[in-house]
Amino acid sequence: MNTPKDAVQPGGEPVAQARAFSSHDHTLCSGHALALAEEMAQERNLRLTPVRRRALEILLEAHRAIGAYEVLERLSEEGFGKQPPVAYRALDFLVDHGFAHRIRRLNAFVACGHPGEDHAPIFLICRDCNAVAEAEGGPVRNALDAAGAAVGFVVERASIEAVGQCPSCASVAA
Amino acid sequence: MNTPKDAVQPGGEPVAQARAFSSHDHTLCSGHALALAEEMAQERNLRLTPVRRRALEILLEAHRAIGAYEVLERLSEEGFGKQPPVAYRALDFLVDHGFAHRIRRLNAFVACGHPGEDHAPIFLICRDCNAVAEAEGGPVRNALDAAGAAVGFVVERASIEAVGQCPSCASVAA
DNA sequence: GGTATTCATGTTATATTATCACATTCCTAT
DNA sequence: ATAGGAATGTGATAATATAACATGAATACC
Ligand SMILES: [Zn+2]
Ligand SMILES: [Zn+2]
Ligand SMILES: [Zn+2]
Ligand SMILES: [Zn+2]
Repeated sequence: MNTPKDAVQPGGEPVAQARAFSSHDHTLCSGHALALAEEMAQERNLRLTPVRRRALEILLEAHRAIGAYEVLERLSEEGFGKQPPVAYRALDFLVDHGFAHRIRRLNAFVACGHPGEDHAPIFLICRDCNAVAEAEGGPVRNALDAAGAAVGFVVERASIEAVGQCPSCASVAA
Repeated sequence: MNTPKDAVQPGGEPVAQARAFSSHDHTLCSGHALALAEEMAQERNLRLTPVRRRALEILLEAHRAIGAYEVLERLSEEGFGKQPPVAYRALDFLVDHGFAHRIRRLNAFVACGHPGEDHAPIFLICRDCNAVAEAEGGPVRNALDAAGAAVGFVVERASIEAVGQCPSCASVAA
């Protein structure tokens, strides 16, 4: 395993060049990211069990946002359980511990690009190719905290998702 | 109709003091907001038909975020259709034209507090009382646009939703 | 090592949210 | 008046998510 087959998976539908827009940061792709996750789990005493690890791998390999049932299909093909809770539990674990994010607009999940870094992510979703990029959202989050504070609201968690056009689709359209 | 029964509906579950946190701006409550919507529809040549109007009224009266099926139940009780598309179509219309917003985190809908004003709303969701406040999100949206631009992404629409604690629940907890 | 306790996995069943496809009716504009 | 389009209604089904409970594996404690 860990083959840096950075290419695409065969059976995919919309080819979603989901890599971060423009110069894609490959440093955290599949293999490496997984190793990193292992490490993190060790440190934090989390149990990255086979299903959970495999679910993360699936997200990493997909390199785009995919739904729980799609993850489930893959898991069950490989001998894990065939019922929805299998996927939802693994995904919930990954999300709870920062290995993945949930994209509410798409009812889908995506591997985190900066696991363990305590970041404030925002998500940029291309309306044409469906790519999802995780971007640095510190300033956005600060503005959000401020807006909340202005009415006495304490922000604990946030989902910040933008739909628009990614640079590659924009250039094609032009 | 149009009774300004600004009060609450009887059968509600979690009492969600959904009015905007702190000093609630009642100026746009039920009756008035509805009249305003009528006006707007006139100007823009939109067809605010009975189902659509009633769906908006239901959102306004609820004064909190409610799901499509809850809206449907009310609509069907009043002689409108009994099938999901009835509610979803009315709600989609309201959302598309800015009379209401969709809260993705809750799979729910809420009447807009500033219809027709071309605003950039953000939503503050209380984790304790489930209240949803629509707040001014101009600065947040600007930061988001900038973050997108930094990677060549053009933001067209955004959903910005925060979960946290509203001031009234915070004071109770203290 | 043995045992209690917790956590993880799996299953069946069901709940919740959302869309498709098609017939009919209602408006609107020639 | 009449053709075209928009709106409503229906039945059917898709897609997403959770509840409830049984079994099995890891861990903690003695
Ligand atoms: Zn991340
Ligand atoms: Zn694109
Ligand atoms: Zn609004
Ligand atoms: Zn509250």
